[in-house]
Amino acid sequence: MTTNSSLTELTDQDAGSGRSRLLQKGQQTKSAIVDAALGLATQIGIEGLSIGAVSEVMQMSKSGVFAHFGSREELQISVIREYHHRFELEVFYPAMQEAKGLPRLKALFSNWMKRTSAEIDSGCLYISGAAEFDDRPGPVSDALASSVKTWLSALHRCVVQARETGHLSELTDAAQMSFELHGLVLALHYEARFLKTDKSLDRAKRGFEHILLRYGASPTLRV
Amino acid sequence: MTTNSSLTELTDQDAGSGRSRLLQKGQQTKSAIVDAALGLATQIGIEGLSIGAVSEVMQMSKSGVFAHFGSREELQISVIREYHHRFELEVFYPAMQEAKGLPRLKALFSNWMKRTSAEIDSGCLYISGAAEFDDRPGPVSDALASSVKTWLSALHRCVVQARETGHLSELTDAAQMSFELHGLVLALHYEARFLKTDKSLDRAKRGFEHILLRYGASPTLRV
DNA sequence: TGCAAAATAGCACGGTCGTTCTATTTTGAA
DNA sequence: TTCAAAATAGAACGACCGTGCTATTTTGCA
Repeated sequence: MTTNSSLTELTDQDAGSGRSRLLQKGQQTKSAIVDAALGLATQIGIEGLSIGAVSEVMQMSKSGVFAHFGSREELQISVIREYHHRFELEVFYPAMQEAKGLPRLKALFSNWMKRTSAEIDSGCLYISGAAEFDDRPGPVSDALASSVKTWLSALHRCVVQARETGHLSELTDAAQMSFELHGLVLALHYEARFLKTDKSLDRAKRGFEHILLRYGASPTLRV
Repeated sequence: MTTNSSLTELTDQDAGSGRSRLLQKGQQTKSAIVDAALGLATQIGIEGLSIGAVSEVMQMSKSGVFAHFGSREELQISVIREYHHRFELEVFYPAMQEAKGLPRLKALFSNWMKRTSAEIDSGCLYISGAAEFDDRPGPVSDALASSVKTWLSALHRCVVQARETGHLSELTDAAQMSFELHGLVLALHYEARFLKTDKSLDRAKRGFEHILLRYGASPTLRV
């Protein structure tokens, strides 16, 4: 399904007999299509994604692209899944290497910001998608909301842990703090990407420091 | 150009002879079209605005609608101007009635939040538009960015005044504080509107209190 | 190498889009 | 009431859309 699934599945496919194993070529080009589509979607939006445009980038026929997904909606959902996957890879997993509590929270936020600011010229699907789909219920909107909620609850969990480890005040309202952190990233994305305001990244960083202070991050732990 | 332009133009047109004065009917339906288009745009986005859809709502022919604007782009820009106008009317002007400094800042933010949460089922063009146009330069994007910047600098000015009146610490970084306030509203919009998270409005309000404390709003002034 | 299955291409369909052109209707001052 | 100008309608255009159908090509095991 995702970019590197062909690789992983190639390693344990030889035991399979007959036709049951994956047909590399198909999965391979499907991954390439999703890859190209993701690139397009971050520029023109998920709703703006058209099979024609993707097929042009891929130098394939429209029907060739279409056959891999069966519908435009399925292509959109595949793109969202791929984005989710990359987001985990770049933001979530690396932060899990850090110690529970404040170090992990700081890594999480730092990676998140890094991705958001790196996306100054590549767009964040979670943000643009929310604006596109907040009034259009359906499978695509569901897939997107589900991905976002997964991420936000991971963030929430991390805040709770930071409170439990004593890195944050025991009075910390984790949902409130997560809300405020979310706001910083949204403002970073908005001002840096749309308004081209410089120094936005610094403002987000300083905002993070302010929030840490508010929720009682012990200064000795702050590095 | 905007809803009430007919009013203003009526005041200084009488010197003109013959046909130079405006023909009410035309301006009237044009206003109605912009009104309907704004309603559509807040649901399906500025990019999603189509002349066909607008004409259907208006029970007019496509060409009838088209003739008023000459292009879809001009219709989109008219919609943005109208939104700007209403935003001023509901958020900016009422707050100007309050005393300079903290009272005005609080009114400004409160009206802003009110509009954002009232827009839980009507959409904020400044937010959805930013996501739609952050990668598509052009006249529409320019019009939108210009409106947003006008509003954000009004907010910034208000923060500066609150510092100058001594309602906020003299160390207050107005741009930083504005950034953080902007983030709260963006998070409110995102979580309330897309994720349907309840209590978002409360979180935004508490976030505002936190920011006020940080920037040294004197407790005695806080009402 | 052969051969079925998978992958891809080509074409056509109905639909919507923005826009243009040409009537027709409506408006409102003279 | 008249009549030019303004407002609106109607039909048509080329372009793109998603999708279905039918070849054709490519793949990869037997």
